[in-house]
Formats: sequence, structure tokens, C-alpha cells
Amino acid sequence: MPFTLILNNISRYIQLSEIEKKIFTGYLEAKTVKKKQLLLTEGEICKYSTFVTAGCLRGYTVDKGGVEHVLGFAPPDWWIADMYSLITQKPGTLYIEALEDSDVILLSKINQEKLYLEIPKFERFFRILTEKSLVANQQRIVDNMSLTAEERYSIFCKRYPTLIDHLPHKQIASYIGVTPEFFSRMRSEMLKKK
Amino acid sequence: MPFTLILNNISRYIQLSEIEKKIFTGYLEAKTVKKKQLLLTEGEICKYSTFVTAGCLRGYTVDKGGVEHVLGFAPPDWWIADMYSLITQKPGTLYIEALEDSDVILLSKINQEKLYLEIPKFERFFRILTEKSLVANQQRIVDNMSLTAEERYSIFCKRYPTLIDHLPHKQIASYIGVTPEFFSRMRSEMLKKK
DNA sequence: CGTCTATTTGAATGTACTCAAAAGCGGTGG
DNA sequence: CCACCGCTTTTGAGTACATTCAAATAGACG
Repeated sequence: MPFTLILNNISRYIQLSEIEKKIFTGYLEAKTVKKKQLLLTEGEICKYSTFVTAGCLRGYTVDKGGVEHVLGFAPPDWWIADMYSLITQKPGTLYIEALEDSDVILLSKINQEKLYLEIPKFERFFRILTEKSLVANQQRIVDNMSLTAEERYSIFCKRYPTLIDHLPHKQIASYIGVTPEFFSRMRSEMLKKK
Repeated sequence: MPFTLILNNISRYIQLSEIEKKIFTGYLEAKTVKKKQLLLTEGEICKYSTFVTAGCLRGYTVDKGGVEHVLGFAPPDWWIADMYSLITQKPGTLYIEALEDSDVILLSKINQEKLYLEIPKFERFFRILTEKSLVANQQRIVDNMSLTAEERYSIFCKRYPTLIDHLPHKQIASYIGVTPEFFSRMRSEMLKKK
């Protein structure tokens, strides 16, 4: 059953009848992506909310100097999208890339809107999902303003213990907002201390 | 009619019948706050979503060094709350303070939940509101990582033209993530250039 | 293996911060 | 209405955290 994980994800916030589950899964598309493959690039209109069932994705932007900035990672059981573009249906700035071979489930914007009409509970689900994401993002803003790179890294390690293992350092550096060079020095400093 | 502004705010995303408007406004509490008065402090549980009708509020945290970091301003027609605390009903870290004498409308968490049940359209309204807030916060994260303080200030001026006039420089500095001293130097540099 | 990318190390630099002090500004009370 | 007080803003000098550019080393993948 390829939709077990996503149904379980949703059941954490709303309860669906068997019929509703059928309707919902009918709107989904399973897909596999290979490492380094892009699900979305800058300038594109984001047409899908993506749910990861295996592997790992990342969302990032590229600034005018060509430097990448990781906005977030999406390991299994996570949702990812260019929220700006998805909402406005205007060209966005986010790249979504597979960091490794991954399995994802796509829910198109159109089907998402249908869901809202046919099963209003989904309004609730996505409201809660968005609220949680908002809280995490607000915390990150505060952390970026008030903590040193070292403290931000410590927090990252605690919050995403499963990710640190198999993520390139470069990507973690980009997420916490430092250069790979500084990240490398920082880590060796931290090892010395402990 | 003290609720004109908030009803208008809501009508941008959902349409309410006269009866629904009655129910909704019945759940609201109007309140005035004086300059420097706190609506919420660290350690408190956030019990209200606050809508500003006059004046201006700010939400900020205080780090372990005692430095304040402004998470956001709330001029008229804006909502503000400690989303973390409001959602979890656990003690939060946000302070919400009136920057000037202000009029606000409070919607308690309890009444908000009632609204969701009685008028499910409100799920939609707050989902959209939260989505917009999320997008703004994500953009801010990217900006903080990829732009200089000067660029962030320029963006702030463009995005909140009505705010720059009557906000203390200190508060703007805190919002864009620099010290007041650096902010002052930065501004004089920018004036020289133009 | 060889190539490509990721990571480390080094040296010089820059952006923004800290601490200290002076100047400006606004409100309040005599 | 002015004087004073507290808070904000400015200015100065020294410092720190993190970056840039360059090059060496190490890993991963075909």
C-alpha cells in the first residue's frame, strides 16, 4: 500500500472515513525521483504539494551571487512546496531537488482545491500543517538573529538527528547560514572542545 | 461600528452572511492599550489572536544576553499572536507590546475553536492567513541569509512604507537584525550615496 | 583508476558588533 | 515655559565572527 505513510500523516490531525480516504488517494500521484533530479526550478509555477515517502529532498534558492541557500529539507513523512508560488500561482524562486533517490507523492493544487470543497476537513489539516511550519520558521528567524553559528548547528543536530548522518556538510552549512569553509572550521573547533 | 475593519479584513478571503457576522463579532472583545503596555510576556500562555485597528504593536523575543529581537510589527489591519504558544497552549517566549496607544480586537483561542466548528469557513480564513504569514517568514529567512543589512533595510522600506515614518530606528534595526549603532552608521552611508 | 565534487586548511579581508561617550529628543513637572 | 530626566541616536575606536579566494586533500561514483 503506497499511501500508508501519507494517510498516517494526515490521521494525526483529522480523521477520515474509508470513503474519504479513497477520494483522497484518488487525487494523489506517486512518483520516483533520482538523486540530483529537480522537482521544481526557479521561474516555474509550483503546481504540487509534495509529500516524501522515501529518500530526502531539499528546497533552496539561489541568490544573485549564485550562492545557494537551503530553506529546508524534506525527509520521509514531510511535505514540501514553494508556498509562495503554490499559493499565488506565479513563478517562484525555489528549487526543489532530490538529495538521493526518493519516492514522493504529489497532490496537485487543483486537486487540493477540490479536496477543500469535497472534504472540508482538509482545510483544517492544511491549516494545522501550515501553522506548524510557520512556528518553525519564526523560531528559525529568531535563532538566526540571536544565536552564533555554533549554537544554530547544535540545535539543528538535536532537531534533525536522523538527517545529520546522511546529509552532505555543505547542505547543513547552507541551512544554518554559513559557508562550507566556516562550517568545517567550526566543526573541528567543536570536536576539540568536547 | 468598531468591527468594520476586521470584517473587511476577513471578507478579503471568505464571505460571511449577516448572521455569521453577528456570531463572529459576538466572539470578539475590543480593548485599548497604552504605549509601552504589554499584551503578552515571556512565560505566559497566549490565549488570544490580536487584531489591530489603531496604533501599532510589536512582537519580540529577548535572548539570553538580554537583547531584544523584533519578530514583527502589527499596524492597523494586521493580526498578531505568539503562534507557538497559541497553538500548543504552552508558555511562549514572545513579548507583545504597544509601540503607541492602540486599539485592538481580541479573539480568544476558545472562541476561535468554536468558530471553526460553527462556521467552518473560518478554517479557510485562518489557513490562508497562516499561509501568507508563512510565505513572508520564509522570504525573510532567505533575505537574512542572502542580503546585506543595507539591502534588507531597503526592502523593509519598500514593503512597509507606512511604518518607517513613525517607528523608532531602534525597532527597525532590531527587525532587520542589526544593532542600533550599526543601523545609524548604515543610514548615514546610504544618505551619502544618494 | 580517473574525474568530479566535497571537505579541509591557510591567509587576508570585511561586515557588523562591543563598549564608551556625546549629542539629540520628548515628555513631565515645577 | 523652561529645565531636567530618560531614552534614542550618533560618533569613535577596537574587536570578533564569518567570508573570500586559493590551494591541497579526501571521498564518491562510474
